[in-house]
Amino acid sequence: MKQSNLNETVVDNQLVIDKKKMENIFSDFDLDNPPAVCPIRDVLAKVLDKWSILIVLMLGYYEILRFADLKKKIKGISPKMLSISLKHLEKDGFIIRTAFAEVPLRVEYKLTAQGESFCNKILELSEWISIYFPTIVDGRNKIDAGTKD
Amino acid sequence: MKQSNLNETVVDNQLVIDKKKMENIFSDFDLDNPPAVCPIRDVLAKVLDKWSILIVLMLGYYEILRFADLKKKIKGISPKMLSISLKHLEKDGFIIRTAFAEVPLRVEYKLTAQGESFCNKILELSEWISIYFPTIVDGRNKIDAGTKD
DNA sequence: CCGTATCCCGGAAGATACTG
DNA sequence: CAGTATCTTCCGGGATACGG
Repeated sequence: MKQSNLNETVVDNQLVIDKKKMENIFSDFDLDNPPAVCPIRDVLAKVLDKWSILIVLMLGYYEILRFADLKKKIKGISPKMLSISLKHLEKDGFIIRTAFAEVPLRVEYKLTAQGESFCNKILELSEWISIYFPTIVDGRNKIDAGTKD
Repeated sequence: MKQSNLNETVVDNQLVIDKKKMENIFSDFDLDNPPAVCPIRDVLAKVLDKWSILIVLMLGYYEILRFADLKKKIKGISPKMLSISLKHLEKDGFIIRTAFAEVPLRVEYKLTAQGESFCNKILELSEWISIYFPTIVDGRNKIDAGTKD
């Protein structure tokens, strides 16, 4: 972890954005003229998908779940969407699919190490939201009080 | 921070999911029978939106941007979507909108403290992705090599 | 310049029936 | 049980023109 002094730019409060970090992450393209597509955003978009997040969280909690388990635990998901999401997650290395040659067929899903790591990231985000949630709701109400939608 | 021993279940590597944290965050509902809607997911979904993320990142980097600036810097966004996203972000307390009574009209957007904090969270996520990205791409190729689509 | 209103289309995703 | 195939619906969101 290089700690060079590239960041001597004022840090008068701890909330300042780490622009150096930003430039490192997005070093591939010019921030003033960013490309329409970016691999990081691509991965982000797929994995921040509504269903994918839930699947990851569920597997994070229960460790091993079968197709039917997931379908039951994730309210409202159709077999189609569950199947597609699982394929994406597997393809990108977040989960492992294990099929057992039994009758009736049995298939188990679990997180990979990468998946667990990501799950913890999601948890951090959720934690962040839960901390700010009162403020957010409060602000919404203030605005609602003033304007009509 | 309750550290009850509900989690005596093995911790043989540091990537294990913090289920206690999970239960705290989602304490509102039964994980075995989660509701279809959840306030945290609601906020998450809105703010993890493709355009919202980009707006937050841009404002994190440039600090102050006008409507036209954002439209120019965020490739492909329509005025409609930009407007909607900005409204959401403002309503949820991530950005501040300041209008100056000039002609021609001038409006500036900047992050709130909450917005900056969130921006850093997004940066962490991006950093995570950029770290795992090679692994992800590698895995994809392996799978592609075996199966067609 | 800062947006809103309108029209319109493609693709995301639900429901369901079916197969290995 | 674990998915796939199909059909259809719906609405997110792009393009554009206009109003304040």
